[in-house]
Order: sequence, then C-alpha cells, then structure tokens
Amino acid sequence: MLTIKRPAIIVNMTLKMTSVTVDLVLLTIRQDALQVLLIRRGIEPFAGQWALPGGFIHDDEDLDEAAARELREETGLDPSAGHLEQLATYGCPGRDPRGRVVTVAYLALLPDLPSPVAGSDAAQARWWPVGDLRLAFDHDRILADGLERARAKLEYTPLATAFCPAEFTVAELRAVYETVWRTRLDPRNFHRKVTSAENFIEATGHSVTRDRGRPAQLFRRGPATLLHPPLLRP
Amino acid sequence: MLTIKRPAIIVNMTLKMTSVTVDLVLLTIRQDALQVLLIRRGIEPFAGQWALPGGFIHDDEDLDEAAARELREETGLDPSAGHLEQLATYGCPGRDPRGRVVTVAYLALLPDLPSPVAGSDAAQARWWPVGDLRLAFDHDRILADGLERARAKLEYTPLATAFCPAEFTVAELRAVYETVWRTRLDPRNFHRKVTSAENFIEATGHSVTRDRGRPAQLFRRGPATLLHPPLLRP
DNA sequence: ACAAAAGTGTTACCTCTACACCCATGA
DNA sequence: TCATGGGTGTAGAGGTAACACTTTTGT
Repeated sequence: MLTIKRPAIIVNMTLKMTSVTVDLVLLTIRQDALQVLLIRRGIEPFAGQWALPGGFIHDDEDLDEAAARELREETGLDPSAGHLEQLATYGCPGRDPRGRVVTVAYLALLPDLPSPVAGSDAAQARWWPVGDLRLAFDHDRILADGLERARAKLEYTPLATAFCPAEFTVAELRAVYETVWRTRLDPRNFHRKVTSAENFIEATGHSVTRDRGRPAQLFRRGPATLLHPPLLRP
Repeated sequence: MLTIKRPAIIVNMTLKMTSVTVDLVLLTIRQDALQVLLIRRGIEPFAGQWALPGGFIHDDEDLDEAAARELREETGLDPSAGHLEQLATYGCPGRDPRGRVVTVAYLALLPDLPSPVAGSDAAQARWWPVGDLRLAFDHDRILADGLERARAKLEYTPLATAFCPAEFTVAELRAVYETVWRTRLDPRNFHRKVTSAENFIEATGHSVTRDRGRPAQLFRRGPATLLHPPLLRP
C-alpha cells in the first residue's frame, strides 16, 4: 500500500498527485539525414509503436539530471559530447490513457558516433529519419516542437557544432545547416560568415582531404554561446 | 484515505508520484517601470515572503488551461488581452521543503489595466518593480528566466504590443521597448522601423495628443507573429 | 512666439548576396 | 591536365545609425 512519510503534505497535495516523466528528442545527422532516436514500445498502451525514449524522474534528481541520465542510458553517450536543453512540458489530461502523466521534454543534438544505441531496457531502439513518422502518445507534436527549436537555434547560436565530431571542416558544418534546414547554402559566403563570426569556430592548424579537391582546414568549437551576426535561414 | 480507480497504474507509478503546479510570471508596465505581480505567502514555508502566483493543476485541464485559469483568478483578466506562453519547468528536488513539487512556469505580458488585482485567495497581492526582489522558493530564478525571455522576444516578435492597450501610439510602443530593455531608442528611427515592418502595427486613422506637441497617430496590433526585420537590442 | 513632441529626408556605414576568380589536391 | 572541392575578392542591394529638418499642437 502507499505510505507517505511526510504527513504535512497529505492535506494539501494528496489529491493533486501526478506522474512526471522526462522524454528525449535525440537528434543526430546520419547518412546525410536528420535522424531521431526512437524506442519500440513493448507494452500497452501503444504496444508495437515507436516512441521517444524517456522515463520517470527519480526522487533525488533534478529534471536536467534525469534527462542526462536517460541520455546516457539510451545512447551510452556523455551529455557533454553534444548539447542537451529543456524543450517544453506537455500535460494534456488525455495524453496517456493510464492516467495523468506530465512529461518534461528535452532536446539533444548529438554527433554521429559509432555507439550502437547501447542496451537501454533491452527494448528495440533505432535511429529514424525525421518526417512522416507516426509516434505513440503526443510524441509527434513533441518531435515537431524539437525540430523547430533545433532549426531556430542554428540561426543565432553555435549549436550546429553539436552535430559535429570534435574536429570538423567548414563543409561538414555547412552540411549540418543544409540538412537541418533542408536548403542549399552558398559555400563561399558560408565559409566567410562562420570563419569571421567571433569565437564560433577555431582553426586547429591541421587539414584533411575528405574527398577530392583541395584539402580543408580542420576546426573545433569556439567558446561563443551566441552568434554575432546570426546565420539566417534563406 | 487515498483511493485509486485505475489498478493498472499502481504497479508502475505509485512510487513516482509528484505534485505539479503552475506558476505565473505576470509582467506589465506601470508608472514607466516593468512590474511583476507577486503574492504574499500566508502560510509556511516562506510565510510572509513574496512569491509568484500559482497553484496546482486540476485533473481535467491542460497545462495551458491551468495557466489561463490562474491568470484569470489572480488578475480577473482574460488571457487574450495580453500574451501567455509556457516559460520552463523547474523540478529541483529541494525547491519545496514539503516534498517533490515540479512547477511549470508561464510567462504573461499584460497591458496596464485598471484591474485592482482581484480577490485571488484573499491573500495579499500587488505589483512590484522587477529588480532587487528576494522571492520564496526558486522564484528569483524563474523571474530572471522570464525577464530574459521577455527581453529576447521583443526583438523578433511583435509581443511588445501585448504590454499596450488596444490602441496606442508609436511613442507608447517605444516606451515599452525602452522600459523592458532599459535603454533609450532614437524616436525617429524607431518610428520608421515599426511602421515599415510588415503587419506589425496598423494605423487606426485616429490620432490623439497625449502630452504637448503634435498629435500622434493611433495604431493597433497587426497580424504578424514574427518581426521582419527584427528590432535588435542596442 | 516658443517649446515640445510627431514624423520625414539624407548620408555614411555595414552586412548580405551573387558570382567571378584563384588555390591545392587526386586521378 | 582536368575535375573537384577549398577559399578570396568585389560590386550591387538593402538595412542601420546619426542627425538635420519640417509639421502640428499647447501654452
């Protein structure tokens, strides 16, 4: 039976209890496509359907910690390798048929690492290209909000680098923008803009030949948190 | 005693129950100052201290509905008169000494209406100029996040008009920007920018003399949801 | 008449876009 | 040497900041 340790809260709160979960929109770029990590549900409701990974918050952890823990559990990845931020909270009364569940959604932008989507809960997990997905619960809406947030953030923050490995070329960074925004950008103007924006990216001194053509310089993330001037979507 | 109607959820969820509240950052401009509505707490914890208004979500309402209901309860105001949006969610384990409480914060921008901060829960309520406030719980942090969100949104959305009455002059709109951003803006350039931005504000055809000087045209909000080009903070 | 606020015109500067052009490599 | 991608230069379009100037009121 349910036992409550703090009698003081019974009077005020007993009837207002709610389940709180954290759900993750994990985005990465694989095979030149923006992809999201989904879990195939093994149990009802929505058994067999794909859903965003997530879980209940623990009693002793902050929301950000819960999101970071879920990220580690689902990908085996350290959150510092990419970017993790709170997205929004969803609490429509009917969103979970089992009862009132409020979920705090987080958005993560990750590099395409070889990690094979480690163990998780032995449930099936895989990356899916975004677009035309039908997800469980209200996860379509959460994913759409996450995509829009990601697209908007590339404009005025340096977060595009979160999709890149530690060292990358300007062309690879441009491919991130082109994939997320579904546009083409002028390589010459893009190069000038990102290399002239203060503290966005820093040259490592090395260079590589990725395909054919002249070798490209390698860069790493700079310390900037905002982009001045911003890179606007065409 | 607590009775649970849906046995299915006991196994999974009983130990993960949490209280969920909605807190409001209500901002308005009064007496040429940006002000926030605060409630004086009558009971512990933090009795006697000032806090953001808020309350528990009801079983049958969405989070947005709960925020709109709280807004009506605290101000007697219809949410459509201003602007109401979700801000962020805060769930640090120690933020409420009574137990685990996750709060979904909302941000509202309101015109300075004569409404005398109606009844609420008979608790003391009043507007305070922002800055140098020491609030209960983690409400200092929530207020700071709300202020930053409001300042940022004025740049690239037409939300400054949410602080204005239905009809307003360009000078009054400029005063909103100057108050929220704590800067001075050139009246001539400001006038040109806001009148040339598509669908930002629309002339009503009327004009008024507010103080001395030439009468000013009256405008109302236009249908734009984004500002092109944006009005950047100096 | 004069002060004060509304609103317009002008100029120098800055950023962006489009594209011509050069550079450095693999095949 | 040629194709390919990396990177620089430059001219025109358009937005911005600073400020001179005109318009329209109250006193």
